[in-house]
Amino acid sequence: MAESPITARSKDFAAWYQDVVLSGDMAEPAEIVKGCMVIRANGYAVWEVLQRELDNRFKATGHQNMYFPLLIPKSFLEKEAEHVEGFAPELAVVTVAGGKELEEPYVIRPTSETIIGHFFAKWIQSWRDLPMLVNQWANVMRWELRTRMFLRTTEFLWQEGHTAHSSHDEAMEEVLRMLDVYADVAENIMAMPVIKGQKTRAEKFAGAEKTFSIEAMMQNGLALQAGTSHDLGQNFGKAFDVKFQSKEGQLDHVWQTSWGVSTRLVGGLIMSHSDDKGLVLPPKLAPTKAVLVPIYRKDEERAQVMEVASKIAKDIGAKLDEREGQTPGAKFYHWERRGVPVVLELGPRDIAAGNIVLKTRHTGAKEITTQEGIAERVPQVLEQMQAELYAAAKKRLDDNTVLANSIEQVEEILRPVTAEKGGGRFVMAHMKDDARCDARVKEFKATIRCIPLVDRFDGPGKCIVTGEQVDRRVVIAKAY
RNA sequence: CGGGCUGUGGCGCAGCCUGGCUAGCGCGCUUGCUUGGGGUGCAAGAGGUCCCGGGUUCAAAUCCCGGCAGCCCGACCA
Repeated sequence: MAESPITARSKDFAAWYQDVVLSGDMAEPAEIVKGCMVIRANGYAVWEVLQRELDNRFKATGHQNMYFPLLIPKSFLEKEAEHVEGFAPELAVVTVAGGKELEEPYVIRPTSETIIGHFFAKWIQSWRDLPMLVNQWANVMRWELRTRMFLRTTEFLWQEGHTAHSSHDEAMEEVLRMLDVYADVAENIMAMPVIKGQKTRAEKFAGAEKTFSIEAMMQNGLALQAGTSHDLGQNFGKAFDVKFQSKEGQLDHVWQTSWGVSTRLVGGLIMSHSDDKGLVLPPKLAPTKAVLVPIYRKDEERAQVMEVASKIAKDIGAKLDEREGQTPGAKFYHWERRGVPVVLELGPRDIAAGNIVLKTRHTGAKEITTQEGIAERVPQVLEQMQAELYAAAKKRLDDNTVLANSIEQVEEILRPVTAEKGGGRFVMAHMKDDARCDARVKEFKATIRCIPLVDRFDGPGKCIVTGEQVDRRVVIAKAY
């Protein structure tokens, strides 16, 4: 074995995840900085593709990128009561700078609602200034007690959208529009099916009126909150005195939203598609979609093979693996672990026959195609792979979504579930958005993931905890 | 932040309990030849603050104390 073997998913899911991240050249622990990671070349390249897909959609919906400071005066966070209460335990605070104790400490941003609120107040006077549609690509820091690469690290990369509107209706449209953007990227780019829903009051963002999320299911059946979109109401508008004068001449506080996705998406991607051989990347997200491995023995074969190989690689935009001193077999393993969707093999036999061998990552299937046909064939295979990965993930989600009609039943299903052993399910049950319900499922370490926006089941029913009438089933699961 | 496990060339480990000569092994790495359609073989080499800091001892990878980091569990969370 050239590199460390990958633990089987069935043996230990958590160890498998760690192995895939490491052997896929995605990231490694920063080791000298607690809870932080180094995002390595392959992992960062995937993040860059995600950024591009998201950023294009943000621009298309009228947002502009800006950048705000990393450091936020501590008093800013204290202006919104719920917000400070929610974030206080996980703040990193700068108290000394330039060799001197600061008069007012700074916090390293855990999110930027407050500092952006401050500037919105400065920039917004009239209804003509609205809506204000801003996005920021940034790093943030939350002092987490337990970290996992990509899924939860002390420092992480994300985007945070912040908007201000002249009415609550308009703000709500924005909240749901951006939730749709996230779902679109998750499903159509990442091939990761998600459930759109609203968080319970107990689970919502600190300082928001309402929080919406997309929830995905990992291969071990655990839920992953993959994106959030918040209706901030006028909470921050009031805290930072962001006021505008309406057409009618009335002075009112703005209605704000914020929404974000992070490098956590990369973790979700890994846990959605990868297998015991390593990383599997959906074609639309793969930084390298195809690699061509040339095969030869003697020098004259090499010359012949390389000539055709470099031409084909160039034609179809594949990376040519021309490393010397490594056998083709070693190269196959190398690219397999890194999740490259398609690997092409070209050797003397193919040269003689005018053929080329194509292998797809997710099935491991090999097919022989003509060299003339390969430029046409590769995109077909990639498209099919994208669809099959989504279908497999969707089937897993559907197969592991179950109904329950009593809290005991929910508990029976979810209590034994663990991250490393798996067996997770999305349990659909009628439950009220009430702190008693959140507390009850927490007894067996589960959470109400969301109240789905679309009811795919049987409509209203009685809450299995409080007995009160509710209009649909909620998603209950163990989560990352 | 509490509990458990772990930290030894790049990676995986042995040695630690029961302190003692030059710290081993497999893989990888370098050079050469060979091989090449799923991790080719042979030969010769390079590479180590034994996580860090104290302590005990004639002597510490090994024993003791403290710290740092990682993994798992718990509480908290994108």
